[in-house]
Amino acid sequence: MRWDRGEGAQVASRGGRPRIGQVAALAGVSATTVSHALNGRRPVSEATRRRVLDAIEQLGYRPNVVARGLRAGRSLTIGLVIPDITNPFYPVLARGLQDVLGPAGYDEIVTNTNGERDLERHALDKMISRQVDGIAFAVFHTHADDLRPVIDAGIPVVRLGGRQALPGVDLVHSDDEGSAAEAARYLLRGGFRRIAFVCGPAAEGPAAERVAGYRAALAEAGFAVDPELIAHTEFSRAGGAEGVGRLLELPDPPDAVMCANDMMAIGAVDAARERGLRVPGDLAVMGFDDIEAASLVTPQLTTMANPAREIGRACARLLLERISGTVTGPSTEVIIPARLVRRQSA
Amino acid sequence: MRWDRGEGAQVASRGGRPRIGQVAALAGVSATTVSHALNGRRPVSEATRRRVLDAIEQLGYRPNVVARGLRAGRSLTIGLVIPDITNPFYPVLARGLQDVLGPAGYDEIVTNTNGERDLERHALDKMISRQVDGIAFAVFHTHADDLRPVIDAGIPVVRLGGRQALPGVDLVHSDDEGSAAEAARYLLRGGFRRIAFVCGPAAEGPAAERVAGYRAALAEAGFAVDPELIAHTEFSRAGGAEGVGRLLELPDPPDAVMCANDMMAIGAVDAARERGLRVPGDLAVMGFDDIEAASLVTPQLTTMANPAREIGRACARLLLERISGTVTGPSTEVIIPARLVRRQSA
DNA sequence: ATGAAAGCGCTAACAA
DNA sequence: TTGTTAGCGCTTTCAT
Repeated sequence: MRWDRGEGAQVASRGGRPRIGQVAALAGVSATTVSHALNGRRPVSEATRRRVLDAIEQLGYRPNVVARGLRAGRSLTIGLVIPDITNPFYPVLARGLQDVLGPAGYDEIVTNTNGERDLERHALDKMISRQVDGIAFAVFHTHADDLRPVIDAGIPVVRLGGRQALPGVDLVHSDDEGSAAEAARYLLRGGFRRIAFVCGPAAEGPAAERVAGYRAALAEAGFAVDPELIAHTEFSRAGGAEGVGRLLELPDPPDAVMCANDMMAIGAVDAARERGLRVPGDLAVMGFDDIEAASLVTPQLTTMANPAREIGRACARLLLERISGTVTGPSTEVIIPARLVRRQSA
Repeated sequence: MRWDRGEGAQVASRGGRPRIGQVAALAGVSATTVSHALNGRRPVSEATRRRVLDAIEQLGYRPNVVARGLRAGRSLTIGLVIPDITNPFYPVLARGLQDVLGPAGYDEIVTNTNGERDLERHALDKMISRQVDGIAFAVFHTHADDLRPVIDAGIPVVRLGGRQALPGVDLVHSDDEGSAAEAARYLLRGGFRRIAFVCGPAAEGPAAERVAGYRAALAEAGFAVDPELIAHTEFSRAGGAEGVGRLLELPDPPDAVMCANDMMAIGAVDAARERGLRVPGDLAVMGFDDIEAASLVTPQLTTMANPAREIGRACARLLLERISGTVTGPSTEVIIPARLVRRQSA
């Protein structure tokens, strides 16, 4: 052995970063005391604390969170597994998570899966390897099996979006049904009576919930739902235009139309104007999600804002509770209401 | 000591996660051999390797990256410090980083600073504490001092955006001057002769570069730059409208206008149409950045796409080179060209 | 081709 | 109030 180090091995570590031992040496105390002065798990005399803090300051010491994590069995890290951070919904979600996680001392590591199952599984494995303390998992097409390893590893998981509850996995999602109902009621209050709905190719997933809310609101107001007024089309601007085009051909066309998302609503406006209709005078249009463009097109879109940030926050809160053991019961489901953003199109 | 564990302490760790010792025991080899079978740093007989792999499979073993990192002195993590992931530029940047970092085995941890200096410093401290192997740092108002601790810690840093080179810090940014010149040349080729520029309140930062490129292109084509054709205004839709409004009042108004960003360009279109001008027939409009809305407004914006993803990739490459020591010289500057996105407005 | 043992930097018993 | 010692899970000399 090479004892060319000080007594007790208090020497600069890799990258010249000081370690706790150096601080201890400089302050004339043990590493333990430095540790406790830092995380206050045991009383330290005021005089000592000051000397320790001085030494820390002087050396520019920053505790090694990796070592701490290894020892403590927690990494103060949570994993965020999403399809693609480039999809505008997810950055807001990520920010919501950080709103809550940051102050609690947690950081998040983000992985994109492109919605591919292999990559999802791989991402989950990676999160286990990285000893994350919790996982926020935003995926729709996932088999419960894929989450097995994570659950077995005892890592709390919160699923974002989707509907079916997975055993042992909490769920946070927006209130699609309620929001659609609110949107429909809003149109009803505005005096519109033939309200159509332009939804996706198949009535499944969130879109189905939205249709359900629409039906519920009409029924509740005593209106029958004319099946002709539900148009299936693609989830795109062109799809929206096409769907609304068909609705406007009807013998008794709608005076308002709700779209499953904002892109479709933008297409709906295209179609209406193409036919010389004024929006919302001749045809009111409502979107869903409140994407950035919703306020930029003309007329600006009235829409239900997807509460991404709130979802992120709720997810983070849940995660922290699971991690701390505050909550231990069976899977929870948290439903976040969307917000009506009133603009010129309805 | 409690030797209520197997011989040599091969017992399930926290959360029931198997550790290397368990794999070793099951495969009938030492932990050392498992380690080598896994990262191939030394030959392992085919038979042994198979047994190890089987054991790993059977136990669902996943190496603890935290422990590995502590031992190896590298965390396989890079830190991304940005103002706000909610700003659409950054998610794309983050994705670009991951494009390169992911395959190299790195993950990224993201922090938002809201552009506040205190939070920036705090974020950097955190990154040191977390032992990241590199940092991508996207901030404009930063003193070189703030990066001192990181540099002292021997952590490679790449700055994103900004212009002035900081000692010891590589820089990656878009070619604002070149892009603006390209945009101007494009308009020139289109036959436009009185090309105006709507820029921000003060001519500094990227906006200044863009003005410079605009001037250069005009000069190169043998046109004088009429100072009247440079309008200073706010970086917003309203600002763009206002600036173009002023330009159109001129005795000899422009036939084309370049805007410092897309929001301003959208405002420019507003102003033109308000005055009954056709775009691009009577007034061609160019934007900058290619935000999502650029393709959604009518007419769609011709614009220079901010090469965020490419910037992210270049940054990641640089970081990996610095980490591996492939590159050791002085600070590098990488300039990424923007891409002309031709649409209906010019 | 394989093992034993030391140690990355820290915290938590256990002692004093 | 403080220190000593062991060990988190892994990789890496050094030895065989």
